Amino acid sequence: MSIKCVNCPIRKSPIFQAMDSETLEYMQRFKVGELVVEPGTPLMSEGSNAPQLYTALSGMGLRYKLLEDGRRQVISFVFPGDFLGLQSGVMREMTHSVEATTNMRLCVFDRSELFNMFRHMPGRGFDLTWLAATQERFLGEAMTSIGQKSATERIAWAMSRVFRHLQAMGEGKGKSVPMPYRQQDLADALGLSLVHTNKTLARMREKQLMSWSDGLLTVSDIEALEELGLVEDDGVASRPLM
Amino acid sequence: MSIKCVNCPIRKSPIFQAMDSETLEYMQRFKVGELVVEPGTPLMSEGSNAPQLYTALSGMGLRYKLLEDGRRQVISFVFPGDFLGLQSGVMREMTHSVEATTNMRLCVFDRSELFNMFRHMPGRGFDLTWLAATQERFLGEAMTSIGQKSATERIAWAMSRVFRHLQAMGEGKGKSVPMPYRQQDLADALGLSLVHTNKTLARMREKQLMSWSDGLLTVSDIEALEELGLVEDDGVASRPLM
DNA sequence: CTCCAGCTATGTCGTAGATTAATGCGGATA
DNA sequence: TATCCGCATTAATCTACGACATAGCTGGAG
Repeated sequence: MSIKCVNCPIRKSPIFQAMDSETLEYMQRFKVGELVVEPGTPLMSEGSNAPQLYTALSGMGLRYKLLEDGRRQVISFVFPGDFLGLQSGVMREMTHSVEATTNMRLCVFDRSELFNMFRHMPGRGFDLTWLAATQERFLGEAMTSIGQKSATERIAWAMSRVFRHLQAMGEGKGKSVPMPYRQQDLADALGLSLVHTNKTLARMREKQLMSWSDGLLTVSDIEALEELGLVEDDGVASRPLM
Repeated sequence: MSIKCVNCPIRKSPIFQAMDSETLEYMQRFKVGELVVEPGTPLMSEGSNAPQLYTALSGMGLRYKLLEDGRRQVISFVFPGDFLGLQSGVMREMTHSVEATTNMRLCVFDRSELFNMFRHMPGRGFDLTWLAATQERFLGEAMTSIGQKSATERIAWAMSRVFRHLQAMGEGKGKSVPMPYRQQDLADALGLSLVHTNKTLARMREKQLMSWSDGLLTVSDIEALEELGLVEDDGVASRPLM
């Protein structure tokens, strides 16, 4: 294995820190290999039941849903330490597609093996529920942003969430974190048009709220940005279970 | 008990039909009583960790999130057969609030007792994950509707989902199902203004696409409505586990 | 019976954001 | 070198939707 499990980025993720650490030990046993993919590679697609599950080791991607006519809703960004394919294990099919947007390295698991373990071991299985509930929590927050907030608020919300997460994951240096997406991706994540996203970004850059170019997101005053984005304080996601 | 568990509406729900039926038997043991509430009664609130969990026996309600300034995002409608409080069992706190909008009768469970069971029994615990994943699936769909669809499409989407679900639950008669909400509730669910929702509803009513008044939703051609709402065919939600 | 509160309904107007289109620019290809 | 391609940028125009205002309906409180 090219990465020692001890250094797996998953261990830095707030999501997994809240899980029983034994679960990670168990998961290791079901690792069947690693996978390296290029930007644009589809990892899973909506409606399919992929036999492989992944954790993201490095690089980034997108989860999204498509409408027949091509409109796209980006559900969330995929960062190192994320778990991919929960739904193809629990439901029969993926409810969204996943695609790499940079070079990615992934840790590969066999779906049925891994889920068999989760299904039959009480303590482990509960961590799966935690994962799903965490996703659910995020989606509710995103839905509220898209449904109720202005363009500026939405962008501030998204940027500060990304910034905080990647900082916590140790991905950034100083006041910058990597954010290797196109403006179109952000637009599709927030339910805005590309042009309007661009203009709003420009305005926010002028006002020194943040800057994002060349895949690098720089935020000087994260708290101001969070306030602008009406970000709720996150008392839950990183806290251990009951 | 005023309702026999055998007749619990939960048994009609597609969500629970996909669960291991043994789980329902187990849940019965943890029922601690029933609760009747009036419209407007808050059942759980965002950030709290309610000690009681519920299943809805009759009546309807709302899940929602509030922004500080009062804007409200309705996350989903609550119908008979729904399970309330999953998050306060899995995460430490509810990530949204729940409120009754009609008279409701609820089946009450003790949170820690019930979750203890789920945590320690492998097969049962997996059904919890199924529940959370189902919610996640729905939220992704809602997010896509709010983020990408027009007002008419959103309303068609919401109405056809409600209609199909309540039909399947046996709540309707003929081409009508109960939908006892205010237009404001629908507006907040879809990220639209009340006024625009009202006008769009009027236009759709004129075009005979559907009618909704006095808490009764009537749809003559559900398939046409679904097509208008770009509803994806639901191959997943009602299917049994692997 | 009136009063009031909550809801639906509709018209007018304003605007945030969508659409279209044109320009520029670095990177790849050859 | 030239050509192409994907993406960011910017400006001009349009429109779906929001904001505001008014009126009508219904049911409950006094």
